[in-house]
Amino acid sequence: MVLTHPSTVESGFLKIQEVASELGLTTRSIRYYEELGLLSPAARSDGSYRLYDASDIERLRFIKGLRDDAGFSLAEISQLLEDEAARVRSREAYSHSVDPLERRSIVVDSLARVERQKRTLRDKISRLEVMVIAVEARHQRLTRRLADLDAGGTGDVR
Amino acid sequence: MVLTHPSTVESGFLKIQEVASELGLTTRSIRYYEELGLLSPAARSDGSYRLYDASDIERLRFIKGLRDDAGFSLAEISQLLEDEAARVRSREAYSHSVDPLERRSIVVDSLARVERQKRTLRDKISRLEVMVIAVEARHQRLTRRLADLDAGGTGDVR
DNA sequence: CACGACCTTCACGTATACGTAAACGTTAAT
DNA sequence: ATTAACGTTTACGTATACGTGAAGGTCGTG
Repeated sequence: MVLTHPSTVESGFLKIQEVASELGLTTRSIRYYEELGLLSPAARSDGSYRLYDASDIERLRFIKGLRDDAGFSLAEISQLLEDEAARVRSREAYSHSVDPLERRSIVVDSLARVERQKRTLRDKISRLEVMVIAVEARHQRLTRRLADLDAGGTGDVR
Repeated sequence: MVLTHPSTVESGFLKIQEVASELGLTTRSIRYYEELGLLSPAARSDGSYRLYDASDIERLRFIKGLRDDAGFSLAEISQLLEDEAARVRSREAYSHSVDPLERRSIVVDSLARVERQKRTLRDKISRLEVMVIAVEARHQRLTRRLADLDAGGTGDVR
């Protein structure tokens, strides 16, 4: 049966609670991120409901990852994503541009942003690996101490 | 513990501001971490100045790493380090214990904590690597788009 | 023993990242 | 057409992680 009125599933848009459930966020957080300029919904309904498309969801998933997994502050995330206005301009400019040179420069800009994101994440990984090494050193000291005790020693190693 | 006239350098202890400068923290933060039970200074002077030893500084460095590099909240850090009272008890118990079996069980406990720290850090690294992969996918899409444009295409790839 | 530079413990102030409620409008199904 | 479930803006409340005095004690050098 065909629905007479476009439902969110057929329109390709999701409402804020649907997005929130999907991503494990609250509607408040999503609105707050918008307030900070981290994203803006692809569209609004006639009654001005926020409507999110796939790219919005991808972006929100990335934001959540930066927050939860990487532990970045929203200010840092804002820096990483660059200002949303520029993104919207790029998106619009690209889709409306037919000039290959113009399209090229937009793509090059996006590439620069993505490379910066990669560097930032890799940098964070490096620092975490340094911490792992420090913890491993502590682990080794304790292991040696244990071995000494089990060999009848006093455990006063190093 | 009464020190006649402890010069920080000769006593092997550092006062709070010296520790703060060394680690790039504020005295307020250090006192706050103590308030939360993340650490307690090895000693106090006669006039009740906080006095920190090498292990305190190592611990603070680790805390700072977990906060800045790993982006953990102080609550998570507290979990990772387990409660300070237990640490103090262990430290005291170990140094005063002569019973090898007792010393062994203390070392085994410490090992368990350190292994948990390693797992937590490795887990965080894994999640970050997943994010890097996602960013790399985006990077590749943009690169292909750029190649298409440079080959005279429209850049409407995929 | 004086004095400046440090320390102590309250205690209130602040930025971030939301939670929560009020007052009201929208959507979709009955 | 009604109504429950959801959305909107606005605004105040709250936990975390400190900053910033105030009021006073301590340290160590002259």
